[in-house]
Amino acid sequence: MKARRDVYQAIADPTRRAIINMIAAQPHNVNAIAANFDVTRQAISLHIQILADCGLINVKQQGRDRVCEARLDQLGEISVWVDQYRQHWENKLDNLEKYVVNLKNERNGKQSK
Amino acid sequence: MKARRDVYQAIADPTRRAIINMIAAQPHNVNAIAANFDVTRQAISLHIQILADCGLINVKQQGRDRVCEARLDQLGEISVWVDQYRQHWENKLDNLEKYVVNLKNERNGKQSK
DNA sequence: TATAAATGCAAGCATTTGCTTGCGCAAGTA
DNA sequence: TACTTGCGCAAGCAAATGCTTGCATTTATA
Repeated sequence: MKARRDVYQAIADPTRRAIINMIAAQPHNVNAIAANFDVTRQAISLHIQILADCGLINVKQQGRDRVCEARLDQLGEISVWVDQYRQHWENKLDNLEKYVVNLKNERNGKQSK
Repeated sequence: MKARRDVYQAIADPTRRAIINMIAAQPHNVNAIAANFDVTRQAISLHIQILADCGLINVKQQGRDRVCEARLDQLGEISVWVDQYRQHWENKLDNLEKYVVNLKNERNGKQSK
């Protein structure tokens, strides 16, 4: 039943993207998240389960709370997939390698080395 | 009924991603695309319609053929969305880079240069 | 002009999805 | 020890999805 959904499907739902957006800024427990939507806690709970299933969020028990925090490295898969078509909407594409390297250097420049 | 699906949903389906991949390399008509999948032409036709609906592909009539070509600038939306969370997985950028380099080599190896 | 090729349209159908309500249970709190 | 809070589990349901088969239509071709 729980056909392990992939990341593409996980982010296909706007509510789930909103959840990601919420906890990416800061971890929240299930109820706190649900409070921000019009649907039931149960509905949100299910979304959270789906997101957790494909590794986009991390849920840890803290007393009676289940705190959800973003763990979005799975998005890298999407990023790579999309980027391979970058040439279709940007001339800049050409090689992705440069793109990634630049990105990495940028990041490193901000922190170490 | 056919609530215009957004790009996120469009790429959520693996078959549709495969179609994109196919015509991104080169335009094809509907039958040619369908020939590459196990499902019926009708099923593929529907996928194509969905992709066309959200602007990911362009279909033009050529005689009795309907030639589909990729027009992926809509992917930019996804790219931007994903990129805003890049910090969540950037520490794995090295792996990503490796992945991309592989991807590139694979492609180049098969074609030119 | 028949015949084949390339498609779209429509009806039917099994699943999957997204939600809801109802209930139970464990962890804090009065 | 009662009561409240945070949540999951499960059943039920309507709508959306992904496919299929059958039929009609337009454009090439022999």
